[in-house]
Amino acid sequence: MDENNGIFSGLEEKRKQICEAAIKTFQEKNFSQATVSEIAAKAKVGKGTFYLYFDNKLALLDFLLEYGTKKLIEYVKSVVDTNGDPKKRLDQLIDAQLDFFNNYREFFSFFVREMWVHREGLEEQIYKLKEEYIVVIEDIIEEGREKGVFKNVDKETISSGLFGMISISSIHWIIFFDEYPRDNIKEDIKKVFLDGLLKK
Amino acid sequence: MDENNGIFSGLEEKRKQICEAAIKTFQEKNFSQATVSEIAAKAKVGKGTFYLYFDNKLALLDFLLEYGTKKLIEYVKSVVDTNGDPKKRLDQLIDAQLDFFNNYREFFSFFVREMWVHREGLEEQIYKLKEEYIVVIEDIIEEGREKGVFKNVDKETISSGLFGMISISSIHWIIFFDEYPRDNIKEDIKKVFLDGLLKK
Amino acid sequence: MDENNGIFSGLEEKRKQICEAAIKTFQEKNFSQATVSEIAAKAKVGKGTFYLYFDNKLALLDFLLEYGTKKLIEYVKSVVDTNGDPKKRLDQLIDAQLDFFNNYREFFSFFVREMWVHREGLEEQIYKLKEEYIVVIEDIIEEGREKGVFKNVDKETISSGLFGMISISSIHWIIFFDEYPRDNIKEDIKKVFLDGLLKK
Amino acid sequence: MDENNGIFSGLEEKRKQICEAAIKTFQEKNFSQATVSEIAAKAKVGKGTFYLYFDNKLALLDFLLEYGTKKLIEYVKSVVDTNGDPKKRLDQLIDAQLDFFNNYREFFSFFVREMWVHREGLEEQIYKLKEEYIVVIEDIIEEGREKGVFKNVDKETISSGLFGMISISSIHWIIFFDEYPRDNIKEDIKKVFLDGLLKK
DNA sequence: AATGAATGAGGTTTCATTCAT
DNA sequence: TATGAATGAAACCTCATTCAT
Repeated sequence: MDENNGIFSGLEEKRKQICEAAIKTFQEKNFSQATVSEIAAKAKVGKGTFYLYFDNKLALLDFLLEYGTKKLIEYVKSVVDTNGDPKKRLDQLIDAQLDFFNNYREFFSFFVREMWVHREGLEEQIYKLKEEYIVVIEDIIEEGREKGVFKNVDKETISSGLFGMISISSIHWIIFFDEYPRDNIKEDIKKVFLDGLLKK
Repeated sequence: MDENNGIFSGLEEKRKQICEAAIKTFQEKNFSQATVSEIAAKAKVGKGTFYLYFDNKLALLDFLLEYGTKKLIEYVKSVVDTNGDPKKRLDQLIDAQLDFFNNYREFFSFFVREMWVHREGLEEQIYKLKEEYIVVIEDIIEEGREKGVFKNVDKETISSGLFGMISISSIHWIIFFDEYPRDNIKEDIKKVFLDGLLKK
Repeated sequence: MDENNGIFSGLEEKRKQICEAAIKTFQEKNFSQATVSEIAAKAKVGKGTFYLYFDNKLALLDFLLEYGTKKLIEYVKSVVDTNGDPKKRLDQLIDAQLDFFNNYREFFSFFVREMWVHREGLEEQIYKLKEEYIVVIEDIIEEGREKGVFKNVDKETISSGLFGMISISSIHWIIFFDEYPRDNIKEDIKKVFLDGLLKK
Repeated sequence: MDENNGIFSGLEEKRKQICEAAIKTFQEKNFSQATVSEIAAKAKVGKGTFYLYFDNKLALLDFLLEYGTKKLIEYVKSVVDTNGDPKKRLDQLIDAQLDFFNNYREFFSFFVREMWVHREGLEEQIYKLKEEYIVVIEDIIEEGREKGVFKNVDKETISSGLFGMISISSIHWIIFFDEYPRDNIKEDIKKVFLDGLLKK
């Protein structure tokens, strides 16, 4: 995983600057409290330039959430061994999600915080996350269950539960300790979740 | 648990109306998008009355989040058998949290969604949740670990992880299926989390 | 005709202030160049108050043009003797329109100037003027023609032509001479138009 | 009169494109609502090119109104027989103005609509129309009066009145019927106005 | 105690204009 | 000569908050 360049490195220069400035701004304020002026100033572009790259403020949020989902999925899929057995694949997925969060900590912090917030005219992001990412987890759970490796649990509950477990404990560390002991988190989550999921 | 009356039933009449109207409004809009006018109208009180009960709009949010944390703790503490062994207590806590969410679904949906959002001048709620509720989980985890019943895991990671697991899977059901199979969720979470946490 | 009170005297106090301030502003700038801030300031009300009384800036224009049309028609109808012969009625109508313009010179100046301007999302005013006022002229012309008093001319051409003749010559005097010799204008227009229209 | 080529055919290619695009744009929006971007796009030139040909947006309007006035005068003067008697000359002038309007209907529609609109820093066009065109009418009226052919009417009132009569009835036909029965309009206006102006 | 008309600070957004290419 | 990406001033409009009733 490319740890040195930001998550936005593939974008056009100005769009990248705006996205990075946005994430930086969202470190201190939430989306609603952040102003376009502030983001533009932090990005060192004119306010008008913001509107060349995004239709409006909400479109920025839409883009960021969709972009984050896409990047997360891309990364997780690139790491998870499609031929592996379910247990191994889930193990890899947990690693991948935690690594992703670790590499783009600021982005991810914004991502988890704003992902769940109700928003008129922007219902889509959370559906995308589910349809595109959580479904990846669901498929592994399902397969493991069918193969008799995993316990007989509901895939909806357990997949979203795993996502919540990883996300909230990660954000917990970042908020309360301003540090992120990724390897320890990995180990603990696997010890509890993965072990608990396996049929004995 | 009092399932028939709303979570705000202990409050003065007008304050209760305002809080209920607020939660109803937050069903469709997030906190920032909801206006004081709309909340007051839904509560069938004048806009001025709103300001008799709350210093300002942010104070309403502060109150709601703090109130929710307090109620959750109250309820969980009332249910969890202080003399029970850690496994039984954690079992009861999971039940309690899911029951609480079930009884005040609309409130809780708002609670989890807005809990994590960064807010200038209102940094406190998430700390309160941690200091007052997550610490309850941590204490049980810690005790179980010390007694050799639970695996040797970090209490920060696993407590916040459990909170995340319960919250996000609950919200997942509400968002995607508009239903809430509490008993199934309970069972699955215990099957995986509780079982996984136990030392074999 | 009530010459002492403004054309807006029937309206609620604040709405009246805003309309009067608007017309005053339109003395110097056209509608597009005038700002809501300026109008509100001139009306000695807050900018927000403007939006309590009008949905938006365009709604003010809509209201003013419709209001002007309504008042003009009201006045003209109150003056024109419904039982009179066509010649007398047209004579009275010319008087009435010129008197109306004289009494509300500032308003009318705005009215004629902005009436014809193309405007996205506000196609209606000119249609209203035609359907409600010009039709009054058309009816008189038609009747006179049928009775053999007036020449055989197209009512569309001649009615709108009379409206244009009165309006543009009135505006001409106001713009170029800053005075308004109503009685002379009356006399000349009747000498030419009314006399020309009569069958010899 | 050159009916096949547009009114702007004498201009440099790009300036012509811009002017034609502007008039086309003014078919749907007024001057203030039309944007330089839109005009440039319709003219198939870059926005920068617009500013090579016009100092700014207002200069375009200034140019168009002045150009229109000039063309109208040129045409009318070329048609009106300088040696003719006042009645014949006025007859020819009415023909000429209506022909001009007919040939450049889109342009003229814009011209009449925007001519009267108040504009900060652009008071001039209407003065030019008066000084250069309406004065032509005034001179004929004056001469006819002196020669005892026309009634004794004020030239200001009657000249601007004729201009208004022709313009507003023309625009009336275009707006309400989307057609333009020039010859009928001619006949009717002469029947009423010209006949009414003649001393009996 | 209760109200809602009034306010204006401050946000989003537009668009005429510039300038490096 | 021609362009259009970039700009930021300035406009419209919202909404939390006040205060006279």
